[in-house]
Amino acid sequence: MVAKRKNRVRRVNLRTSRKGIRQVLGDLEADIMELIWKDSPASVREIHENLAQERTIAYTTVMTVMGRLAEKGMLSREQHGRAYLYVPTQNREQFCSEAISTVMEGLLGGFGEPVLSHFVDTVDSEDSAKLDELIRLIEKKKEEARP
Amino acid sequence: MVAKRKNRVRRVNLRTSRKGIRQVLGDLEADIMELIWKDSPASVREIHENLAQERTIAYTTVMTVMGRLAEKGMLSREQHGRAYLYVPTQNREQFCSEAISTVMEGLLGGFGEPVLSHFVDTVDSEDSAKLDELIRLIEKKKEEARP
DNA sequence: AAATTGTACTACGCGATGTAGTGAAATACT
DNA sequence: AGTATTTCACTACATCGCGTAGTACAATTT
Repeated sequence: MVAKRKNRVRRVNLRTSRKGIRQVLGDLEADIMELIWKDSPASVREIHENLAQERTIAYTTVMTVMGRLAEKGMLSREQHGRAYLYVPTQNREQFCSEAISTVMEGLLGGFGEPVLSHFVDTVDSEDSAKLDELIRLIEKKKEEARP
Repeated sequence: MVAKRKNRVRRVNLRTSRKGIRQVLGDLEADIMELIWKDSPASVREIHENLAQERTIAYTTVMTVMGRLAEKGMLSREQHGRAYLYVPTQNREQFCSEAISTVMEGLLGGFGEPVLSHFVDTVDSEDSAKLDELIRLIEKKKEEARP
């Protein structure tokens, strides 16, 4: 017989972990993207002033993270006077759409039957009234595709 | 008195640059999950032997990671003789489905019109023939929901 | 010239993950 | 009984991403 082994409790929940774009970005990164999506060309100073209203944060911290976001391709920057002006390379919707597409294609391998089926399942369990709306959207698409 | 163990909250971001379940799991974790999904109850030894065919890896490395997967709730284990037998708590499809649902809800905020619309858009751009299949699936769901 | 502003570079902490060694306990072999 | 093997628990260290910020230095303002 084996000596006692403590039963470790576990629970990883993708669902409860993080919300929104924080699933893909870090907290500060997400804060910065939200701000810059609201007010497009922005300098480090502007973003920092915004963030500093809520909490204490160093100017250089904001600068570092914005630099990283630029490195990662989320922001592009242009010299403007002595400072840089940052612009998001994608708007919020594009960013989210792409993330979702990537995940769906990556996890389920293209938009085959499993994906569709899963999607319908999920919508159904949420609110069956949405099914009609979904059909309406599809019909609309079909109309558009067939002039 | 249960072994108190605070619920680990997954802090890792979705890595959209990676493929498949590697967007959510680490490389070794993913390898192990793939193997165990293929051959359900498995011991550390079995998994290790499998992995060792491809590359050099220590038995204890596999053990550690499998233990972590169990901690995180991806695997459950039962003592079998002197060793443990591990079983996935979700099959691959469930795991992927949940991940996708989480991302969609998180990124687009529930299954409102934006999500549905985005989904239809994406499917459309892939292959418009899928739209009919989608409608078929929805109709089927509606049938099932009608007692 | 001195102060301010902005950037680049460097660094540290922390958690997740990959990696593996050690020591103990159960089991098998001689 | 004595030794080897199997398996686990625990510990440790490296790396990476992200939050955090300090320092050095250049450009600009005062």
